[in-house]
Amino acid sequence: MTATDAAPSGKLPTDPWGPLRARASEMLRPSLEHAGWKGTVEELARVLEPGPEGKADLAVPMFRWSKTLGKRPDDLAKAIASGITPSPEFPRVSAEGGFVNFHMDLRAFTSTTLRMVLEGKGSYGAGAAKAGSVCVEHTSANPTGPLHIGRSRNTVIGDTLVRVLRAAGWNVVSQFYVDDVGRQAAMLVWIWSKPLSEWPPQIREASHLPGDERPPGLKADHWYGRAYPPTAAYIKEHEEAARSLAELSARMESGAMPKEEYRKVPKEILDGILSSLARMHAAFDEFVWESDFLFDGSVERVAEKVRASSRYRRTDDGAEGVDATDFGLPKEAPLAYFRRADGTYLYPARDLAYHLQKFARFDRVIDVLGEDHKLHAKGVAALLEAAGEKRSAEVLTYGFINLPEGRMTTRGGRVVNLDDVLDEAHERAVQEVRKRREDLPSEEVERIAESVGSGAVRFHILRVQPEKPIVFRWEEALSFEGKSAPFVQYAHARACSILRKAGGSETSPMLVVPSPALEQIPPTLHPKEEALVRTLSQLPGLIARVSESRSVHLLALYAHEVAERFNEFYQELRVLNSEDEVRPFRLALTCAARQVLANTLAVIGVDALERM
RNA sequence: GGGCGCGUAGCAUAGCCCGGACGAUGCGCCGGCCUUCUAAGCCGGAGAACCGGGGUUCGAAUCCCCGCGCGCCCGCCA
Repeated sequence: MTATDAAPSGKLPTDPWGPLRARASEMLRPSLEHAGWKGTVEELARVLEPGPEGKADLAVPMFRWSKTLGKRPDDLAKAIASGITPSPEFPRVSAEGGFVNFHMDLRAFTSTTLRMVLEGKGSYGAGAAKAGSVCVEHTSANPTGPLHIGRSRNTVIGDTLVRVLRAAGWNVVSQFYVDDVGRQAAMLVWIWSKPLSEWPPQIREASHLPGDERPPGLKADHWYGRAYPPTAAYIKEHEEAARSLAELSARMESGAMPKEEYRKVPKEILDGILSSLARMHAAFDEFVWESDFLFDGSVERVAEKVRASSRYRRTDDGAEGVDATDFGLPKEAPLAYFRRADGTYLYPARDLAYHLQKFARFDRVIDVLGEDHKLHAKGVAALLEAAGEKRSAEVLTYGFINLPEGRMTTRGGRVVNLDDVLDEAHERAVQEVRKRREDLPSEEVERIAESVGSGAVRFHILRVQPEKPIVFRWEEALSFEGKSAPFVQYAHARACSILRKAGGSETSPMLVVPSPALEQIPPTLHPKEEALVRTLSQLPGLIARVSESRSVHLLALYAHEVAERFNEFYQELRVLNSEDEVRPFRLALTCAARQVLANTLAVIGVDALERM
């Protein structure tokens, strides 16, 4: 993003389609009422749909009213259409095949759209500020080792959601919930609190640690993470080790151990993970440590609230839970437990305390979770209700990323680490850039390659609807052509190139183009120009829709579509050496396309490059 | 066995929530375009009656039912 992308203050965000939809409803209503229809403006607004290309800009099917109004759909459409007085926005209203078709003034629409984009700049597409606040929790990986590509899907979906909600006008806080209690955390303390020389040889050997000191180039998550699977395996096989781990775990949960001590390794691993995520342009506003809920008494407090609920159940031996069958738990196992018979609290108890804290601060709570956590989420929902919280968390789940050989397993060693993917993507991108740009200094090559590589990875994961599983294949993940981030970035770079030559400087593109007045718009638009304008006009509606439906994958597909429309436009039509009558318009269109590409890329967390 | 999700050209995906006017896109395949704004691109072509079967409807990829296939889950783990 460049400095000029900042929005001028005081300008209200806008959607070119807003006024048009409103106008069409107003025009339609009297004519429909004349035919005997009774209904609301809201109903009309819902029925208005974009028509097929060339046939209508907004269309209204008459089939649904045909019976009640006692006319054949096509006759009804004709009657309605002829009863509508054309307006400046819609100079023509026609009927065909049972649809009433509104035809807008394309030149005026083009002018409006370009002005909104060019004046809105970085805020084109953004929605008006919302009153409420939203907390988005995502990633929340256990800090036991490096992040694998599967978990990074959580980050991509979550971080994009954060971005799109912000664009839509919400006040958003992103949170990473860090697990620093329980068995997994204890295991790290157990092994790393002794010097390597005192480790069981089995673990030492299987960990493949090069020496006693962490090599300077090796990230903490990889260094500490190497010992984790062997340690877990060892503890499974050795009873005395399991016993000492249990003791350690109990000591940690009792509060006897200072948190600096048990958080030391997780913290370092977390930092390693975060530096990987930073390469993907994902960052967090807040970190919430699970152990805090244990020691500040909040788990006890929320447990008391739950006990007062009619859902509360206690088993014969003293374990505690709530009945959650109406939240989707199976009848055979209806209880969502929060405390063991031995009196220690379970993970859901801390998660409940965490969620209550979220609801105390935020109006909306969104959790991004792997599909393996669906049932757990239902249990927490039941606990929340039992604790007296009326609202419920919006849970967004996603399918796993599998390998062609099957599911990823850390213990089986069948994993693909995010860092390895990013490194490989970077490497390949360097080669690609070198191949076509011998003139660039090497540090710029590196910079471009990093943006291209991480963008490609992020886009590849984002473009698939979250519910669908993904099979990770290197060749597909690292493709730089077609439906990919580099394709979009390339279109942006080409736009910048044109704008540099058009009158910007050698180094920066000409981003300020006078807002196109109506008289600058050609009397008839070329189909490629029209298609591009129409696509550019869709961003505000899309951001509003995605922020509601949370279907973030649509943003990636839209980015591709804008790039495609722009590519088709500039390959078919000259911009710089075009005739004087169309040149200002085409420049403005190029400028607007660049802006929309930049804004869309920003929402999906991919760098908009000025050259590549 | 039960619950939730998914099933669209050789492969990978969008469209399904809110049924509508010709099923879209990418990879791959075939054929073109670098002496004019970077070929990570563009243009043209072949390729699917949308898992199967019923139903609702003027109209179904989209809604309902029954199958089949795949994924995830069904712990006093997290």
